[in-house]
Parts: sequence; structure tokens; C-alpha cells
Amino acid sequence: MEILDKEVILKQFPQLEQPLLEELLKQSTLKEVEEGEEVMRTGQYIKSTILLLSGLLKVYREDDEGNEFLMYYLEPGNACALSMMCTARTEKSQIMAKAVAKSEVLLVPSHLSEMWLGKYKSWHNFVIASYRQRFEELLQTLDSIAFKGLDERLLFYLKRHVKVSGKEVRLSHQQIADELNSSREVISRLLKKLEQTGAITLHRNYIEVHDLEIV
Amino acid sequence: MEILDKEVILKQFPQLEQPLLEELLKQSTLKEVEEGEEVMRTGQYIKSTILLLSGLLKVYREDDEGNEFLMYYLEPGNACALSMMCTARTEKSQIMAKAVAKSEVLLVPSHLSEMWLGKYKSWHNFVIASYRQRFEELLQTLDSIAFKGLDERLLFYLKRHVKVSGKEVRLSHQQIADELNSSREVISRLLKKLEQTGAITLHRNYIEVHDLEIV
DNA sequence: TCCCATCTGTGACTATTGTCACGGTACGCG
DNA sequence: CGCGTACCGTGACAATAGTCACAGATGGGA
Repeated sequence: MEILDKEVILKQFPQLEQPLLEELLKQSTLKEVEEGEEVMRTGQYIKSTILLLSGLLKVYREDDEGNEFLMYYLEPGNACALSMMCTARTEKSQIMAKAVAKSEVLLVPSHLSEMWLGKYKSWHNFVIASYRQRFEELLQTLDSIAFKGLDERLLFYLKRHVKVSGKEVRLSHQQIADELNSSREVISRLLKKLEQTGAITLHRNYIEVHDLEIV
Repeated sequence: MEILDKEVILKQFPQLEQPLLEELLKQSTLKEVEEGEEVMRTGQYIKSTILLLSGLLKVYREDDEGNEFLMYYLEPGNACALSMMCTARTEKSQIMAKAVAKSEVLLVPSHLSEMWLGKYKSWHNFVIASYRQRFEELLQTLDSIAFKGLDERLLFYLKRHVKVSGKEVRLSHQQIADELNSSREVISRLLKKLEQTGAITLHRNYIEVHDLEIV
């Protein structure tokens, strides 16, 4: 645990009121997580709200057979309000959060987070807004799975990835297939088609995105 | 708007504290909805939290082309905390709540609901618990769509329906197909297979469920 | 009672997605 | 610089789900 730099927090969470920030500094834990490291898993003992200071997290679902699919990304300034919500069940499927890049997170113990809901209006608003945003994103994911074919889902996936990490998508076809719960060959084929339209260019281990709207 | 029977509310929501119940009686609106009537639609002007007193609601997603899929059911004693969450967007997809049977709902204006979060501990707990439950159910639906074939999804659907409305499932194949965002013929075929295992018996406009666990 | 609207069953065909097999390519490391 | 490992491309085939066409069943009014 390091000394928290108040300015860093302030910059990411300008909407939080002063006294709340003071408490945040005193009561929360800063944690650095490496790329690929697991940040949260539903049903774990420690329940905290997670505030992302830097880096990038992906939140995804994993079933009992190791299948997974991406729910959404968390960017700096976002909170994973989910963690407040998750009961300590040890059931089959789980929600996982993993660092996509080296990240810094702030862990707020659940009891504090709950208390602050009443104590600090700005916290209350922040948590509600977080929920709202995450929920909307989850619904978009849900829609694309329920209503769309794999080709459109791939497009949706790429757009989202571009939004959080830029036009150089450094992923193998296998990784994409995993996050869409599909198979490598199928993704390769679809990507090839996309390349033929001129929307992207394929390279080893990364995809250069030109324009995904033209498709 | 009728005179609210305090005892009815009390029975459905025993976990709420006395002064809160008083306020509920004064400030909320009772509404009767007929079978098939729409109770909520995201993006509508009036934002309220919905408490279900009697009957049964289904909450589902509908996209711009009229496709739909069932998210979950709401039973008496449940709240649709979602309505607090839904911004007034007029986007493509929507969350809808519709009465499956004649129902009575209590509408709590959003600003009160939010205020009570701080004022009444029991309300806070109730809302959080509602979220949690609905969210878990939504995730189950999500799982079944993402990871399972249509046969398993149908089973899951039937089980859930049995849980809320008993072993006589009064639905046409077409209705089931709609709620699973599939087509009638496919559902008919799968149901036929289920009948052959002895799990169900098919009739016109209703399905007699014997045992869905044996499959 | 008879007729029509609705519901159900089924075969044939198509489209999409997943699986298998295999060959080629690029990169990193000794 | 060559060798191995991971990555990518592709054809053939299988499985699942959606579509079309049509026939038969059923039940509720006129």
C-alpha cells in the first residue's frame, strides 16, 4: 500500500465532494494490478467497490466449462459498482474482472461504500450513475448476443475495443474468439471479410482499424 | 386511484418499517393493470419505482425490429428497481414490463424513492436486495443465451414459467418462440422431443409439465 | 352443427456457426 | 540462421437453427 496521491484521485473523480475525498484517502486501499491479473471474482470474501484510477479492466462472465464472454470495459474514472451487488455465492457462473493493462485500483470496503450513500450526496449520485452506465452497456452486449449474428457482434466488439484502446487492436484471433465465445476459424473468416471491405487490415497479433462504420 | 389497503401492502412487504409504510400509503399511486397491458417502458416520462402487489409482470427487452426476449418475471413482493435506473433515452432498444395477468402495482415517484434510500434503512436494504435479485436473474438469462443451445434455453424457460405460474403452462408455441426470440416451428419440434421423453404433455394452447429435471 | 381462425406437426431446404484437418507464415530464441 | 511455437488461412464437413410450404387438428362462435 502506497501513499495516495490526492491529485490523482481528484483528477479522475472530480465530481466527488471534498470531505468524501478525504475519507477516501484515509479508508481505501490502493492496489496495483499487472496485466492479466484478476481484480475481482464474484463470491470472493472481500467485498469492495472498485474505483479505477489508471489502466483498463475488462469485466466478463465465465461459466462452469470455461466459456466466457465480455460484458464491458472499465476505464479510469469508472467504478465497478457490481462488486457491491455480488452475493457470496459459490455458484457455477461468475463475473470476473481482469486487468487488460497494468492498472491502479482503489478498493473501498463495502460497509463504507454503503454508509457513504446516505452521508455524501455526490457518492450516491456517483454510484447510481455508475450503475446506470454499466447496466446500459451490459444491455447493449445482451442485445448483440440475443439479436445479432456473429458478424455484427464482431463489429460491435471491435468498435468498443477501439473506443477504449485505439485503432491498433493488439489481439490474436483466438483471443477475440474467446471473448465472443466463438471459435478461431470463424473469427478469422469474418475478419478476412472485413479486410476485403477495407475496414481493417490484418497483421500478426494485431488488427489495424481504418473505419468500422463503412461496413 | 383507490384507497390503499394498508394490510395488503404490509403483507407483501413485511420487511419495510412502519413510518415508511405510512409514507408509502400517502405518496404512492395504486394502479390496476389488465392482462397484456404495458406497465413500464424505458425512456418514458414518468419515472417511478414499481412495487408489485398482486398479479405477475414480465420484464423483457425489445429491439427496433420487434424482436424480444424475456429477461425475468416479477412476482408480488418484488420491486422493479430498474425503473429508477433508466435514463430517458429514446434509443432503439427498450426494456418493457407487461402484465402477464391482471395485476396491482404501486408507483413510487423516483425522487421519493431516492430520498428514502437515505431516510429509511429498510428501504435502502430493500432496493439493494431487489437489484441484486433481478441482476442475478438477468445474468442467468444472459448465460443461457450466451452459452446454451435452444433446447436448454427452452428448458430453462419452462422451468422458470412453472415456478411463477404452475405446471399448466398456458402458452401457444408461437408465444414461447417470441419470448425466446426463435421461431414457432423450431419450438414445436423441441417441445415434441420433450414430450417424447415424458417430461411434458402437449395440448392445444397449453403444456402440461410433469418433470423437467428428468431430461 | 358447421365453418373459419388459430394452433400444431412435419418434411425439405437454407444459412449460419462450429469442428476437423492441414499447410503456410512469422517471430523469438538459442 | 535455423528451428519450434504460436498464429493465420482455408476447404470440407457437421450440427444447429431459421424458413417455406402445406396438411391436419381443434375450438369457438354464427
